[in-house]
Amino acid sequence: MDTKHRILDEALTLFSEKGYANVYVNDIAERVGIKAPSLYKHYKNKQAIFDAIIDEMNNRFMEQAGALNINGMDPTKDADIYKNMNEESMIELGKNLFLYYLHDDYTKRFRKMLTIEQFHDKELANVYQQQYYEMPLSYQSMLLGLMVAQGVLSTDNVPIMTLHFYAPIYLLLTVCDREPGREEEALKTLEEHLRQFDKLYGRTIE
Amino acid sequence: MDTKHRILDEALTLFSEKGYANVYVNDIAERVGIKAPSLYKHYKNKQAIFDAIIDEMNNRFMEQAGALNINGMDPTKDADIYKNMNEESMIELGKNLFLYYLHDDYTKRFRKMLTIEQFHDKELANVYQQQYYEMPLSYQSMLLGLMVAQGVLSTDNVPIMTLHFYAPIYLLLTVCDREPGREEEALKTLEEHLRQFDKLYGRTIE
DNA sequence: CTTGACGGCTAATCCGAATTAGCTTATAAT
DNA sequence: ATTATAAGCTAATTCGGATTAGCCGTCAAG
Repeated sequence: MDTKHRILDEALTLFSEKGYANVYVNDIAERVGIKAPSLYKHYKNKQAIFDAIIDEMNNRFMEQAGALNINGMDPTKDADIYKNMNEESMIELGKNLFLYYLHDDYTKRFRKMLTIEQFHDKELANVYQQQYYEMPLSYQSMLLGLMVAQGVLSTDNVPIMTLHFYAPIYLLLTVCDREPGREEEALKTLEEHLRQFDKLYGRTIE
Repeated sequence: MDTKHRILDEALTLFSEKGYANVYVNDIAERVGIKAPSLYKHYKNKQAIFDAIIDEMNNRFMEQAGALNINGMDPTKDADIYKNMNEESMIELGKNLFLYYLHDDYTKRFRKMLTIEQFHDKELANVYQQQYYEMPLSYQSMLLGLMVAQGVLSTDNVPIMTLHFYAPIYLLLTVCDREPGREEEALKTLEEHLRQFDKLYGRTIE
């Protein structure tokens, strides 16, 4: 990885731990293994580093049209998978979603950074909103919608069902971001949530 | 309100908007209507102002043993209210909870500040966890548990039911904190959530 | 070969923001 | 009346951290 990119990487790590204002260009340089003034050969100033991180993230986001597409397949193909689904595979889906969000290094650091910086300006608030509200809900709505169409789930209000699916996942995610030690506990809760979700919305029980 | 307390008040406002590091003692002083050096007659330094806010908050928290007790009554008395409950009064409960969290000025500012500062140290992470995870879930578990006992709701897993009740409320709250303009939309979603929740867990439908 | 751009370094510089010094006024207690 | 204390002010002071200046080696293109 070239220096220019390593700067972004280390900066993101630091920003996600302490927030932009509490990270010194010195810290970043040190981690990269160069001296602070050398940073300026690559970026105009500290703010430019931050901006570049946001840009990079926007690019990734464009490319895969949503980090939620875990399988790296396009949504219409995913559909096949959900045709013959049962409780267990549904639980797997939720868990994988959660674990992806939780462990994917880039995603995790970016989310934490955004959590800290979201109130700084409208644009950042918007990015957060897109990443952790609009996108997940709309993508999952599509998937769960397919499952409704397949008769695996049943509801007359897919968006709200999706909210019921996603909101607990999101909440548990924030818990783990704050206290990584609670991951196991969260995973247990997550599983109970998914099982209950299936009981509530699943057709198989009736 | 005396100066000493006004400092905390204005500081909290600023911290909740920009985060501790981006607020200058000057800003605080200006809002209070004094000069920066005068702040030091009341607090040892900037950090002491922050700490005092956390302390004050911990006190409030002790006093009312949980901000969730909206009615200002003790929980056992609240129980009476939930004895004869129907869908509508349940929706009111959820809405009031949401609106209290959203509009109570102190609560709101404190929550936003904590959102920004939660990764700064373990203690803050802990305060956040207590305020927006443990406390709400345990208090609401108790209330919803009562409703189960009363036959208004039905489940074999009260904690998870509570998660299903609370997580969407929390998610919508974060949305509104980020973009206050979406409050109306969030309120609509909230209502749908609660209606659906009642359908899923309510006994009246069966 | 030589030149220019790239990326690194050290040594300033600059600047803004926290804090301290020291003076003043008001008020409350002796 | 006197004095101590509280609470404010202006004018430094300090200090840390971002940024700039200016130098040097490397290496690829001509």
